[in-house]
Amino acid sequence: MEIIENKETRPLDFIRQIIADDLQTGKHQGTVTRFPPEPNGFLHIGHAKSICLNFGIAEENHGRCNLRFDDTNPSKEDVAYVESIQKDVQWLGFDWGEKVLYASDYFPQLHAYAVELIQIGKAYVCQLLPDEIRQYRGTLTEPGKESPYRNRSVAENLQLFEQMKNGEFEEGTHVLRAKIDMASPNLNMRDPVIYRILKAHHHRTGATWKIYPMYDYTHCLSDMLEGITHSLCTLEFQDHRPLYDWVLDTLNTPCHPRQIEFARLNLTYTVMSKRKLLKMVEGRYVEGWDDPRMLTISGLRRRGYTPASIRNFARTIGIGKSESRIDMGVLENEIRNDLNLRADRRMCVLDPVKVIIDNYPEGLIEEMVGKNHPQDPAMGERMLPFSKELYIERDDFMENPSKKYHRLGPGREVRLRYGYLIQYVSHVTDETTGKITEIHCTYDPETKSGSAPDGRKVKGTIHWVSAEKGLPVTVRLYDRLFKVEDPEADKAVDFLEQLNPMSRVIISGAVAEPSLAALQPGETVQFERQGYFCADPLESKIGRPVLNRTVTLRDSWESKGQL
RNA sequence: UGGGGCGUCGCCAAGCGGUAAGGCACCGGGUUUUGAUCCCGGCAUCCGUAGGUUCGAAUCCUGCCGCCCCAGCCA
Repeated sequence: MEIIENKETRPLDFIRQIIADDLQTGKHQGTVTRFPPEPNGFLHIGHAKSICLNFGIAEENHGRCNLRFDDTNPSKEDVAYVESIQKDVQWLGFDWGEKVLYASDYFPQLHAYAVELIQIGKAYVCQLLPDEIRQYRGTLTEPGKESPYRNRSVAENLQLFEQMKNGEFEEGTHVLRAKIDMASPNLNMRDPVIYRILKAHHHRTGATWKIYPMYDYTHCLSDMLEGITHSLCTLEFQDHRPLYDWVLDTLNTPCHPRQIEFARLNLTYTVMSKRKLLKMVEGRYVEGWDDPRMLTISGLRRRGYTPASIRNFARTIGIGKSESRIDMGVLENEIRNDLNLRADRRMCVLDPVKVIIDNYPEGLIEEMVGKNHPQDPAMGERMLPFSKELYIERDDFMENPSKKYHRLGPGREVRLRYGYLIQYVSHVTDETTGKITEIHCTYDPETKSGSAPDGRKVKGTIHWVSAEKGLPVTVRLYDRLFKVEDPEADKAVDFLEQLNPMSRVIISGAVAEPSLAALQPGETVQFERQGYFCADPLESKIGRPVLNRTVTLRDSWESKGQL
């Protein structure tokens, strides 16, 4: 039986709409898109949006999406980045086919096209200094002035360009410019530089080239050479589209991809620019590009986000042209949805306080059975050792609880999850610190595994760990990196001053149920009543887990201010 | 005050001349040995604003207002 693809009935975004139209009218037989990162930094959640768009379109139309490194500026780029980028795209679950592509693969062709531009009188070598070029460009409201080098002969331009290529000139002394219109209201069209001299070592072509093509010139031609049908980029390139089109039209190329722009992703409680992320890394405000608080793909991976959650997130937020700032809660919601289905349940006490069950036999250890998932029996069960001395969460006991609080307190009875019902007897407080050191209870032997034969109702169920059999674990509670929704809103305040000092709280006294000893690095579990925690892929070891909190559980008690 | 864009519920986002989808958030209620999950219900007489065209407009036209982007030999 043929499996019919479950096409969602949700409306197409404006880009997919354009593509559907192009396919329908026969303008294109299929789609070819591309994801073109510059290898000068790590990919972040904003890139993931673009990746999901471009590769998603390829999947939906049985088309192709190229991974192409836009490596035209050797002074900023590095192989380390090309490796991390490939890993991240792959991890997200996308496939770029045969091989990775590089703009630098096209340097010879790009050069030949530049020569052609010179030959048809559409490009010239300019010897204005960088500063002079800026002055000649004019301003937003005044037209620019033509360069004195603008009307050199074709022969002279060819000669000079060849000399640039041969490394005969110093950086900054000569550039190749497109001859368009110095009076254009679009500054990008005022004879843009298309080649500059750069004597840096290129990560792939080494010292072969002394001149490198600029983005605007490179991108459209690379798209064309790959037969890209739809070239998707962010809004700030809208003003560059006329230049994209000019190059392809002027060179009369065999195909002409359509550039379409969409709004980049912004999220609340974080910053997205590579520059700012780099500043946090270099200033040691975070541990590195893959710090679990970073919204980089590698940071999210370490935090415990799954590829599915990120792809669902991209689908949920959609594609549009209006600048937006998505609520971080939307991302968090996606990872909860995903992990809720697949994470095993476990118990871990983060801030332990000792409970002594006075009437429980000394030395007895009982094995209780816990479900790995409350709704999915197929996920199995595990054993939980129960003993006279236990730890419970300090939060789960109150000396003077309100009526709405249904955990442990004087006179209260609560259920220990998968354990017994226990009844409060007394508690001991340290005189000097004022902290509660132990709570005495009695248990009802008739209530093993948590239900009372007499049918009496117990409102609260709390988690616990055997004091004797518990496993000490290191837990890091991660929270949003910034304390304000938009760290960049106030121009007078440096975004670094808005960092959330509580974005990482390291807990060393936590105790988990013994099954946590088997946790594999990278594996994620739910600590019941608390949240999802991922064994750090780098620092966690079998038997000695280090857990990163991915996200808390939704909590309608805390969030309602515990009325 | 040059050019290019954008303005639909708190946050996203459908809508493409026929009388406001969906998600998140929020608010009720139910189930529940996670105050989780799940389930049910509520949530824009109104689409930046003022006019105009039309039997009829968020959708077409005009003016106005607000916000974003552009003066790298960065991408």
